[in-house]
Amino acid sequence: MKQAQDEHRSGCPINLTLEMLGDRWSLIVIRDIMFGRRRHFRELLTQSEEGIASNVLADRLKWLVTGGLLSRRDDPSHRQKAIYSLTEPSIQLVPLLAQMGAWGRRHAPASRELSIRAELLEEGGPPMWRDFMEELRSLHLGTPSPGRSVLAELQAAYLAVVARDSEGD
Amino acid sequence: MKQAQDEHRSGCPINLTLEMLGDRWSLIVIRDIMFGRRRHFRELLTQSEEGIASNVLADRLKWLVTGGLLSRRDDPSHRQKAIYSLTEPSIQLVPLLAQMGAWGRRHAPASRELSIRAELLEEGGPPMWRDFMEELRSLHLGTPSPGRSVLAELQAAYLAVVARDSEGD
DNA sequence: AGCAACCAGTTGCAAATCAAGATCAGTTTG
DNA sequence: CAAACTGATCTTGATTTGCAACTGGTTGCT
Repeated sequence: MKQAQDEHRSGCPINLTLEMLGDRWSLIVIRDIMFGRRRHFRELLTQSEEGIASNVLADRLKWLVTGGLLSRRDDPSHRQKAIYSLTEPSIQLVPLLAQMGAWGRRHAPASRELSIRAELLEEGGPPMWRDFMEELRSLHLGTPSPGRSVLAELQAAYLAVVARDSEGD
Repeated sequence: MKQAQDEHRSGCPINLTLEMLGDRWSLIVIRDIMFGRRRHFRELLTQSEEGIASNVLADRLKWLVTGGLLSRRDDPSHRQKAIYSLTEPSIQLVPLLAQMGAWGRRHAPASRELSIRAELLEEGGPPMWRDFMEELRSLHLGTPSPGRSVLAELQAAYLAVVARDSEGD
């Protein structure tokens, strides 16, 4: 599993972020938990748009839990199930993921359906990011639930685009 | 060298950004060109804080040029030298790198000297990012030079921290 | 002209990491 | 009790990494 988490190439904050998250899968897993509401191993494995392999997923989950970006607890409804939750550090990745989405939408061949969330999040800006983080805290850390559901807004916009596209065919 | 650039795991903008930049070195190279004013192979190789290997550097430069994030031209002063420049897409990574720096500064063991730039860039926010991007366009794309030099501000702040720290010993 | 230093990479190799698919043992459901 | 589900692990082969030596050429100095 990657390198040791207590040895670092340098103390540069950008480098350290890269050492933690700079691979092809870690942020995909966080994205799916954050935006896709996945909480279990199977959900992450089978509902993944990109098709992650089970051993890689197992590695990444361990790595992220060790690094404090996810927490893992038993599911009371099923003795073997585990529930993965975001932590405060990973919730604070919202602005970073928003910027990544914004950049990818502009400079990479992103599909329209999958871009609408990034577009909304970019337009909403920091105020929307704050509301989204508040919502994630309530979902993952158990804080009181806020009035606004950014997740619902994103999902509604996504469904609207899918509906509009299929109606034209 | 990584995978083919025209096959994608999915059309998700976050995924596409990750496919382009999600490895341990690509963004380090861009960071050094952007903030460290390095323009030649040797400068990137020997002045790297993290110690990149020459073959990995050669790979990444090719990869980034192919992907349109860097451009490469001959140095008129030395027949064998090449000059690497940022392009508009990589200049638009400024907000992303600013967010990465901000996150790493908060949630990773970043050193004080190397964090001061991230701190300044975070405080300056989008207006400062815009000025910085304008400066980078002038340095790398040859547009008219703007009045403000964010690079100079960052460097001054860095030197001030280094001076303050060594004076206390 | 001769020579050392510099330049942008390339090559070879061992070790680590990654990806795909089959498999596993315990758990729940019908 | 059997089938399906759960979070993984194992095996195997391909890819990537880090390291060091090396290449073919350029430049500056004497």
